[in-house]
Amino acid sequence: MSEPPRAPTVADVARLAGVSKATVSYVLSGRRSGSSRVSEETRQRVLDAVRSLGYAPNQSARALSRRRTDRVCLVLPRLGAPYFEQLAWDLTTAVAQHGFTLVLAIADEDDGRPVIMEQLRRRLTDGVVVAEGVHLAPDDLAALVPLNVAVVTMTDDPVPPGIDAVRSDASEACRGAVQYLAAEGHRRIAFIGHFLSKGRRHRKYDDYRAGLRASGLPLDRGLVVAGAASRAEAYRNAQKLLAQPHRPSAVFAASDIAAVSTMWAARDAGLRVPDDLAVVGVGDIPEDLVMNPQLTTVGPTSAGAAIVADLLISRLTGEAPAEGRTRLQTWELVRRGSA
Amino acid sequence: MSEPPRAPTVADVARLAGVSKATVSYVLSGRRSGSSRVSEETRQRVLDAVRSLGYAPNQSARALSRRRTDRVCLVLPRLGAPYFEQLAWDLTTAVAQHGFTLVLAIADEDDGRPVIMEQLRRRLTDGVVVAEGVHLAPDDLAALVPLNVAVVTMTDDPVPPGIDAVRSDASEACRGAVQYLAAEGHRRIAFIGHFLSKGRRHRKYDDYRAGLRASGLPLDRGLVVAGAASRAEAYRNAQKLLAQPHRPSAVFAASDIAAVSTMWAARDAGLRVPDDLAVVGVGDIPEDLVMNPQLTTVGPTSAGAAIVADLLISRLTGEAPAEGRTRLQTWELVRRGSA
DNA sequence: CGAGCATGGTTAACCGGGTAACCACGCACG
DNA sequence: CGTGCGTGGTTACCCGGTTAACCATGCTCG
Repeated sequence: MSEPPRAPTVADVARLAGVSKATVSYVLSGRRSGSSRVSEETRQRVLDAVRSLGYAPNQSARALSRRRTDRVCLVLPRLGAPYFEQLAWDLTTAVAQHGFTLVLAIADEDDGRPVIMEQLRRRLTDGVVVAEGVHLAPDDLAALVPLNVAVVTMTDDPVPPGIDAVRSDASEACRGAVQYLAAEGHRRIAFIGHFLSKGRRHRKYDDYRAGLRASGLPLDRGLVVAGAASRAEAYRNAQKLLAQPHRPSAVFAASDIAAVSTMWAARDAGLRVPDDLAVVGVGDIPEDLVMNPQLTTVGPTSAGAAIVADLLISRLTGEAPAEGRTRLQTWELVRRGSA
Repeated sequence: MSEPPRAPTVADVARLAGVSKATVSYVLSGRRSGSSRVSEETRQRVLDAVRSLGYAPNQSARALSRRRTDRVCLVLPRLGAPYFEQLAWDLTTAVAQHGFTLVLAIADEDDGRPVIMEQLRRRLTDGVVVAEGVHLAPDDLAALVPLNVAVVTMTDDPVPPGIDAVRSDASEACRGAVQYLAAEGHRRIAFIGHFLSKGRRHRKYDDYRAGLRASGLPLDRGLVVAGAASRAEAYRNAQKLLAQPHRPSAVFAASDIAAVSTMWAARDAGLRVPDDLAVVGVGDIPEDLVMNPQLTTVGPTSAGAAIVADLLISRLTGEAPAEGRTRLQTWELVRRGSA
């Protein structure tokens, strides 16, 4: 007897209000505002019916006929990084103002293609934001263009025309951090980081050298330590670095993990931070905050999300140029206590 | 001339393969396996057509006609807590094995109703998992039952029949942690935490007292410190605690923030952890890992996600009883270095 | 030889909403 | 007095899949 209770549909609303389905749809979508409108009286009848039935439009049906899902996807390489969380949150609120919902997808770090294609080809979302850290072959991006969907990348990979990109000026900020240390009077500034041997740039190391050069300081190989993949490794290497006879007075660490480990090594060696050793990190993980003193670090400003949202929305609403655009997400040195 | 390139549909596939839409659908869904199947030859023709067109079914259309979205939603009070991240990740993989996708929704901490209703009434998802920390009035939960959707709560609120619940035994684990300290020989075990005056239980404090009682230790008001809302406050209060003439030899901290702050206070007071002061926290934030020594803490086991997924899936596939079920998510003491 | 039944495939009616095109009515105007 | 037009609303088809019901063949067997 008792059917599985079906959710009310436009038809139900229409019946109750004594109008046609079309009228209900017009009332709810608020379209047709120019000519031949719906009379105020009918409008109210429809709205009353909607309320009394507790009607809410079925999103799948709407998406099917309107050919848009009102959803966008943020493709991340992983969860757990505070920067991504912040980005996710900022984007969520930014796109929400235009009626879009953000969904998250985690891509295989080495190849983001499957996840992204899945999202777009099955029309799960109207567009994607590809976060930094998701590796994508140039061809894969190019393959997205004909799907005519909105794509904004935050990676450093080159993008084909038709896709917007947001690039970070992390390099400049890192170089600036080294210059800052030099300006503070440090002559012996060490580098501790993670060298990717497989062709991919040792970006941070390049930045470090550029910073030294800009400050007129020589590069001292004895102050460069490679290997900070794990906390333990970073700690060991920092220990070695600090045990040198003529030790550095400052350290530029290529990651916050490395920086924090360096702080512990310093502390355990009886050195005070920042008096005996200044430490600057990169990445802005929240662990920074738990250290004592708190870590001075180079991190992305939160303005990035707004820029991404802006590009994405303008493409979704069709007011975007055919060629891709590139904008900048700024990073900056956040001075806390460690340098 | 050049139309906006439409994605291929079943009709396109059918035309190319020289069969009807229905056949394509049957091939792709793998249904109709019992009697009157599709011949192997036609099957191949269809699959070839699918491949050569790069066809992928439109999810909205599929959801509309099948009346299920194959999506489930995890409703969280906020992002940024590692426990939630882990839960999200575990659930994602768990439901994926049954063909479901997990989407995240952030609910207003005080009232999860709007978000959840939105999800379910608009049929954005087939079911929801309500995480701990999302407050929901009992009536709201009851209102979900007639929508006949899958709902699993992880909150401590009472649930109406028809909804499954997963409860945590955090209290037992906390009590156990105190007993553990006592068993290690500590006689003066302090409590530092956050008292919620507004009626909501001082759960952790109760657990602490229960632990003392079970260990035959007296409650010493001088060892109880309320106020650990911020790091700074926790640090100050820990300082006071440790400056006492007859200071504690162990601390049970009601949160990891409080525990970490206590560790810093100890360190700055010249006390070694765990030799001079043992510290146990609750919550399992990743900051635990950055401390030196690492923090011993009470946290939820990752088995929780499996339990939730199990309940959810069985409800989604309709093999669930009408009354709700309750299962337990276990918490346990993770011994690291601080106690 | 006709009933009975696998086998392999098709037709057509949904699912719930969006929207172009059309219609009916009343009123003003040349 | 037709024609034209603005207003308020309806009809009917489309979006892209799913699926129950039906149909055409060929074969077996009483």
